[in-house]
Amino acid sequence: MTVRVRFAPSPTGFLHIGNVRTALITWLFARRNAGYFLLRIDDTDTERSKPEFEAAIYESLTWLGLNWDELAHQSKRQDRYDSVIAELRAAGRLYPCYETPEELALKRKSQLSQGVPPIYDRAALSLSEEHKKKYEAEGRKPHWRFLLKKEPIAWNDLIRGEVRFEGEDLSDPVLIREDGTPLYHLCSVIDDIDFGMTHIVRGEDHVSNTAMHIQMFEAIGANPPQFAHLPLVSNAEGGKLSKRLGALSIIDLRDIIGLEPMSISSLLARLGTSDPIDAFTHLDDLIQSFDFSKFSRGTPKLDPDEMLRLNAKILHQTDFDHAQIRLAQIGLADVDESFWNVVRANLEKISDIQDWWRVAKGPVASTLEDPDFAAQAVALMPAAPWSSQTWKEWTDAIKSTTGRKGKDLFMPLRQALTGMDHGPELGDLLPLIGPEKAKSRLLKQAEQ
RNA sequence: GUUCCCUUCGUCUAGAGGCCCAGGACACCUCCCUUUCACGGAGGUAACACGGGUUCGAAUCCCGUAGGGAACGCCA
Repeated sequence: MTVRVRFAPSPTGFLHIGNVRTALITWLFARRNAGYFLLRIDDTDTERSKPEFEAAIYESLTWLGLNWDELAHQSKRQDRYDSVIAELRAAGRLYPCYETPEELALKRKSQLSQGVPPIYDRAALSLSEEHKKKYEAEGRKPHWRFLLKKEPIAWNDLIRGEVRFEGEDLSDPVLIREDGTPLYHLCSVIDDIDFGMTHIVRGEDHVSNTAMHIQMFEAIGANPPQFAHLPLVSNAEGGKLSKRLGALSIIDLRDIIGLEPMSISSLLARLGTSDPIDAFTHLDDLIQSFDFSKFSRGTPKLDPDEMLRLNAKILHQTDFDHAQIRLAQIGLADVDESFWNVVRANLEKISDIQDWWRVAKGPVASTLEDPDFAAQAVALMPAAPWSSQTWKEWTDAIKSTTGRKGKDLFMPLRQALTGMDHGPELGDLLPLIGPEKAKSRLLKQAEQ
């Protein structure tokens, strides 16, 4: 049977690390099994859903390379929801309730203070017809709850193993709002049936939902799919994933931090698994090694610095063909292959290449504080044209005249020529700088 | 408050009673390469939350304690 899975974000905010991790893992599972990946926009909350958030979902997933085989919107499937609602009502699995949100909140509060779980008491079930009519006459409109069976619910979770719930420990979920619109639980289950989902992959914050969803699948006459509940990720402090990079949207990680998409995917695909977290440059590598059995049940901590380290390693491995696209994006389409190969090992973020581009093209302010040495170096500069051998010729000459060697010899020259204490091999860099600029920088003159 | 889940090197984890005085990866430290820094390569330091029990034997099983996470919405 073909694997069919979905990622179902609601367009009520930007995709962040947590969302995207679920998307990525679901996608990897689909691709690993040559399956089908549906992108479903869960836009039943018309109050909070916004077109710009939906656009950002597409943009984020596309940037990460997570393509979808089909796109669906819950807002366009009202007719189907209506017909299932009619079925459930006829089957007696949907019942009207008249409590106001305030009344429900009060009920929960008193249950909590009594040390009882805040589960709906089904008071509406024993409402007489006259009472209901009275409420309606008062202008109250009913919301509708799903009648859960008080029986054990169990499934074999791909990550958590055997999971058990008792029906009586769960609260009958509200499926239809007072205004008649359907809620997440209903739409999600119907869509999962209609789109033929074989597996549901989502965060472990949904485990108790899954218990009642299983009863809903059965009530609608469908076999429940398999489930995989991912442990949630926490931040380095052990708290909720809300601080630092974890709070940023994927778009911000791209635009503000300047990360490569694969540094995000490399970390998120492996965090919490027994596979080593490594810098990957292609999603294919992550697809090949993907397996739910490698996930552990604990909540892993996400270290933002790790993403930066991966980003650097990925850039070091990126060949020119792939780098070109990124270089064009940051306005450095002029960078050629040899330049890229000289500097890439010194990049942590792609934008760092601006520094080296300036070293090659100028202007650069020398940080060398030794004019005598600079003058000596200028006097010994080999004649143009410069090649990859020039650096050695030049430094050999300086060495024999001044007696300098090692760090005393190289660091001042690096500082003079690049204005920095670290960087690519000067032998490679020097021809890119050229005699004129090298001379100007040593003598601290303006560059042409 | 109730219920569920988790607890092995700094971090992600392997480990399903003897193969473990606990293995890997990242980080860190050292060395090598480079007549400089970085990049790259090779080594090294480093952990079974705590307390009881079961057993010839426990990281592994049971009970308890502590710590962490999650759920309990007319959100998704």
